[in-house]
Amino acid sequence: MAVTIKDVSKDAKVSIKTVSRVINNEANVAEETKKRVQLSVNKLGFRPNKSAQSLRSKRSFIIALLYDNPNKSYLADIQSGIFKACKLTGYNLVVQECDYKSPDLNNTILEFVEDLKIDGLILTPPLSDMDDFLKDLEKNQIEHAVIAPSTKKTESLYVSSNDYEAAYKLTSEIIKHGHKDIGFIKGHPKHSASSLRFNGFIDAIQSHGFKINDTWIKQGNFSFKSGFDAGVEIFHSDRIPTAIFASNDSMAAGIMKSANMKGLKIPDDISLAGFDDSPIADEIWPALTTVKQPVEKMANHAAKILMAKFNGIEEENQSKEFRSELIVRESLRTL
Amino acid sequence: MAVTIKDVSKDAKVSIKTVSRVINNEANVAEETKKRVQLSVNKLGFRPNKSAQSLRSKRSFIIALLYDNPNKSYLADIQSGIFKACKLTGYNLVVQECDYKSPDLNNTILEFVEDLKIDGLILTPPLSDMDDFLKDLEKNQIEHAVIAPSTKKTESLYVSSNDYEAAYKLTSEIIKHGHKDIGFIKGHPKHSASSLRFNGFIDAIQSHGFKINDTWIKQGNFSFKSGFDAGVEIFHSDRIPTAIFASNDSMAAGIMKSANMKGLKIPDDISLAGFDDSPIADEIWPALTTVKQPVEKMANHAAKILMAKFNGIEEENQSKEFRSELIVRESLRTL
DNA sequence: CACCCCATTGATATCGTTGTCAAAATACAT
DNA sequence: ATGTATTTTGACAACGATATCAATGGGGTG
Repeated sequence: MAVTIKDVSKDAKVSIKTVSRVINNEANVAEETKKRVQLSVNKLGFRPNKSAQSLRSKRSFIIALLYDNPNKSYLADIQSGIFKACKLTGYNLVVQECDYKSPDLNNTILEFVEDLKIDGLILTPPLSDMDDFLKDLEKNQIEHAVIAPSTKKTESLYVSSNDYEAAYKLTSEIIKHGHKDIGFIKGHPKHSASSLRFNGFIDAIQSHGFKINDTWIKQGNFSFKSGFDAGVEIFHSDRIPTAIFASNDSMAAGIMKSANMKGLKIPDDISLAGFDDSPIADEIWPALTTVKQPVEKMANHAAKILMAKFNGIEEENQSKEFRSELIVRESLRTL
Repeated sequence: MAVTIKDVSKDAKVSIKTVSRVINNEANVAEETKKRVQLSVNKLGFRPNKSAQSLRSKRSFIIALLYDNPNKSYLADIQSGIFKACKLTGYNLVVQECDYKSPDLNNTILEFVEDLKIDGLILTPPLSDMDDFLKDLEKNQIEHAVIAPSTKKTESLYVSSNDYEAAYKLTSEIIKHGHKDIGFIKGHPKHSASSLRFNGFIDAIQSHGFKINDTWIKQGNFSFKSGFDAGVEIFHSDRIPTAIFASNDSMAAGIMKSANMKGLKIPDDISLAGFDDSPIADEIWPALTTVKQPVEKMANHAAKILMAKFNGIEEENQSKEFRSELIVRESLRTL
């Protein structure tokens, strides 16, 4: 059978409670005793039984990632960032796909957390913005961190990126390349990033004293097809912009296809920019000018501050806004 | 406090053992008693404490997905398939990123399984082909299912796809379009799918009585860049093929870029095919002819047979080979 | 009617930790 | 030296399930 705390206590000639104190790093254990116990622990290769710990102490050393139908590469990045943080602290990661529209989402998750004694949750958009859900977590004292919420939360830990600022900067970059007639494809209306990106675009245009041409502003939903459709419409009009800024890379790829089919060359006839630096951005030709968010780092940080919090390590400025990086590639040319 | 088995036993006026029998669906409980207990369970909203169950019975109702640095969209599909199977059975899913080159992979995973009392593992490539690791699992009686192993395992549950056959069929399709001069970009040498796809290609070519031109066969590693480099080399030679079959879509995209830069038009000047039907295949222009594997379904099945196995439901033909689907898109033209 | 069998049920031990609380040991103050 | 405060330690209960094994009871058999 596996080594138990009892075996260690016998070997170190102390009570099991003292062993427990040592492995939990509790105060008030004589230095010498501590050493002796640690020696026995190592010698016997003792690893505490998690089920027993969990049963007694009601913590599991497990955190959970909640997500709803995200972009695939986004999910992978998020998950990887969280996992790496878990690895460092010895936590484990369970994943939970959920449906943010489900009426019993709250109950499902509450039961899930209660059943597994989940120590904390990490939420991705659009769950990050479901305020009643967050309130429910708060009420039930479930520790959590949210990734990329649209508004800074005062109650929850969060990490965010500067979508507005990044969109502003990218737009300015396009303008710097000599463009004045710039189209924009909006993202999914329910996704908080959409409006941030749009506002950044608008403000950049206006602060440079240019006018918005509404026929070049199209509503998309982050899908390739919605980008394609928007492109078809735009390229069908009498006058077309010299550049188009799509709220994400998939839609930019859609635009690119519609341009190609119309015989318009990118970037010679029209410049293009996306957002996210998803894998496609660099694998399409010409490669997309875009904005790269440090998604993995953000998730890593979210996991870290979450675990720090319920381990009683309160730091200042835990919640944090990450800076995105402008990536200028071939799809943008100077007029 | 939460409802415990004791509360139920009081309410139903039976012993806790009988309640345990009912919730575990054990035999030899009088029908009437069973009903009474179930009524109480529902009335009180009893959910067994998993930690206690796990401590006593050494099972956790958790399965784990092991992966090492996979393609992002592949991971997302796999995970989704597994998750859906878990949802149905009430199991939970923990994920574990690992390094297949690590010397203490085996120990790390064994401890992980032991600590969390993981009921079963699902392995993705390249872990699916680490035979000593699989043997170790076998030896320690750790239930597991492998996804896409290169050789059928007799010991392990597995699900696979017909990479060889699919490559054969895709190649035949290219030939049917009138191509005789066909290049091929091999995948990562350590990945078992690579050789299967290559063999399918070779055999199809030869069974049609064509010859292999070695200067058109390039070694890649599944990355975009390796495809690009291969394309540059091929297009640099005196005579270029009329079609190229890349072992995955990323490499095909790389080829496409190199073709574009060389002024070669796809599919007018050269036809192109990929493999995997990854998101990019349909978002690039022209869209890629490719092979779609039912990745999510495969993973779903793997999880199902795994859980069936350790729940004592032995079915015939649990392990299964899935059929891939040929997707013909614009990148392939008839000569 | 006595006997045995088998399905059903329950009392209690048990899993391996942490929590409670009091005892023992030590340090400190007078 | 004595009393008091503080640190260190351990005995035992508790967490909430399942496992063991014996008790119970109804039905069938001779």
